[in-house]
Amino acid sequence: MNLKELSELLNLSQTTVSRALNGFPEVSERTRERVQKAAKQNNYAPNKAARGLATGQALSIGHVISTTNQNEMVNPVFGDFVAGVGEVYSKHGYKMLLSIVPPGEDEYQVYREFKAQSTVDAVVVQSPSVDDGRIEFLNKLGIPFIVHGRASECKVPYAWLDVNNRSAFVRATNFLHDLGHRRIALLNGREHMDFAHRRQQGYESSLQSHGITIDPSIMFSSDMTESYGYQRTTELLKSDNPPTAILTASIIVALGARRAVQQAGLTVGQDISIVTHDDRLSYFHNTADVPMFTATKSSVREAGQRLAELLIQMIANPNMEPPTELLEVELTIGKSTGPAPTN
Amino acid sequence: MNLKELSELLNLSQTTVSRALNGFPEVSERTRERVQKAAKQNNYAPNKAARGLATGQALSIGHVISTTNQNEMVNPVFGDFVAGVGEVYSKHGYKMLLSIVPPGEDEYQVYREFKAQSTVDAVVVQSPSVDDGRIEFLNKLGIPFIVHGRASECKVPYAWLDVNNRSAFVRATNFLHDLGHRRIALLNGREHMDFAHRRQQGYESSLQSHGITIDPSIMFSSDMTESYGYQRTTELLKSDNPPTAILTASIIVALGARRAVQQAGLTVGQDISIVTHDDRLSYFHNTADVPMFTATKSSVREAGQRLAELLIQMIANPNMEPPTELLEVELTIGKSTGPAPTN
DNA sequence: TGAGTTTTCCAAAGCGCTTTGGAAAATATT
DNA sequence: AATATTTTCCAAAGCGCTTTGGAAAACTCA
Repeated sequence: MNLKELSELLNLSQTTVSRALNGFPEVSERTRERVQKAAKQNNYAPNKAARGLATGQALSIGHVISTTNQNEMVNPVFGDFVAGVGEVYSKHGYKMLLSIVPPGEDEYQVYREFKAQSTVDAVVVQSPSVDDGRIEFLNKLGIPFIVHGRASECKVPYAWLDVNNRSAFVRATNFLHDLGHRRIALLNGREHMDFAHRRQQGYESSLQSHGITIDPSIMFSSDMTESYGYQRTTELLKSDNPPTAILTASIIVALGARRAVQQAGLTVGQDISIVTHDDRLSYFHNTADVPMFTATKSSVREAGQRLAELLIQMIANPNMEPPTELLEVELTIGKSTGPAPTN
Repeated sequence: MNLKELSELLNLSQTTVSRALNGFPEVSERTRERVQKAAKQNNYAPNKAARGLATGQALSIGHVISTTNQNEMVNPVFGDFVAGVGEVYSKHGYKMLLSIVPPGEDEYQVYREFKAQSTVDAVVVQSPSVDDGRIEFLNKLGIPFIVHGRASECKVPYAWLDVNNRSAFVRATNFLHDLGHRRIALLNGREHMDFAHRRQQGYESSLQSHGITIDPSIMFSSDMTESYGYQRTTELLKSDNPPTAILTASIIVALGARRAVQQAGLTVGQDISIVTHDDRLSYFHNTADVPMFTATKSSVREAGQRLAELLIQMIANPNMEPPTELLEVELTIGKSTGPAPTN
């Protein structure tokens, strides 16, 4: 069923039917209802390509995921983020267009194609690095975009939504300091990732404000896997001057750290405290009455929802200033922390 | 830059330019090269909506994710599966269209819209349940589709690609039996999920063939979270007749089980053996020289690649029989299993 | 050289929608 | 009752591409 057929069925012109369905005021309520009813009955919806061609809109938003680094791209946060974003898209009639860039191929070429083909109305930039080149590139290319996170070294204005990673790790480190911990290890994400960079800043700034010397030998950065948490923690525990607390960048790393602690015959929350950042992934609950881990919490899913709303505003209003939004985390006390052991 | 402008630039008709770019034989090599070069230089690519309208193809493939059950939908496997699928799509010029269905909304309505709007050329059905209604629905609707997994109770032919979950769990259970284990617990996924159903069949069939009575009190099914693994295992260990081995449906559950074992002061691979299914998620390596877990392995990413190739064949060849493909798993021995304790 | 064949190219229609500019019908105003 | 205004509707153009049906140009063969 297409517009022509529907309008013939109703004995109306295509114009009137189109206007009735798109909410134009020039059509009477009576005919509008008649048209809407018929459209529903016949399962009519305007052909997406035709409508896009006529309006110049793609009604799609692009997400480009580069798989060059096998671990970072398919990160565990991805699913929840996408779920949040996608919910909002669908409420506004947008489709999400996911483009996976196979290893060895050029991510920028995908954006160029988006532009040339008008495949998307806007783009979401995920997992920015400290000096992410995509921001400048997209600005030049002229595709509206919003960044999930920020790029510290990028000085031009651009739209972003980020968690306050710095203050999160300041608070986490302060919290451990208040419990008497003076030797606190950091298991961070990859250091060129902007979020990891800011978390490290927060960690260092807290230590410095308490007069504690920063010790690079207990600071690590890597892909956030379980075995990373396990191995680094095992090494730390065996070292001459082991930490009394560990700060990790994700629940998955924290699980590995906890395993190492337990395997060493120590108790988490007593011998060793662990604080982690928690993205509230749907398959890693950390929400018992007293949660498993003390954590800086921030729902990546809600971040996705909010980000999508900002982006849709940007599309509707192309001349607005690039919006920015900084989400604060919640520090929740769980079972994984306690006073520093005195010995 | 559009086709008209490009053709004027080249002093050719739009037809010739279009044909040159689309590889038609009626155009000389010399003009073809000239056209291709100019297209590249001017970053020309055919407008997606216009091309779609003219050809009747959407050049997109739909993935519909319902978030009604918060945990299942955003499952940890999703990211890797999508990465595999997406790599292949992009090689063939297809885009992946992801539609998230918010809680409370109707997944079928999304498919109806896909059909009415011609948004996609085909659809991928993920996480089928035992009696999944989407298969019949899509068949009636007339959208080409392929299922990742199967629906045991569905008797009509349809295209699918699945892991041999049954034989995987037969082999895993046999393996434990060979090690002397007679009391083997099962921590399965949700039972209405087809993969869980088949795994349970495999588990039961192996036990029966060895004359072991099936004991429902040590068989569980749930969303595959870490805390599920932890809690059920803790309960099992405290019970009157604890198992000597545990079979889990995912690495994440296995991590929880291991935590419970360790917390009970027992050693995995000695006091308690664990075998898990391993989807080879990119952020959960289980691939040391001697892997952490004994596991039935099957890369969900490769499954995605293969599935995408089958689907693209189906689109190119609408009258072909629905292809089906069953992938066998690899059983790799890790550190988490050993002979049943004798006491 | 002239007819037949192949190569190379083009004008124009059509995909299904939105939207402009304007006409006809209904209602309001004098 | 005659005119002005609003409401309701429509014909047709245009979005950028593919593709049909054919024409012109170049080449082959007798």
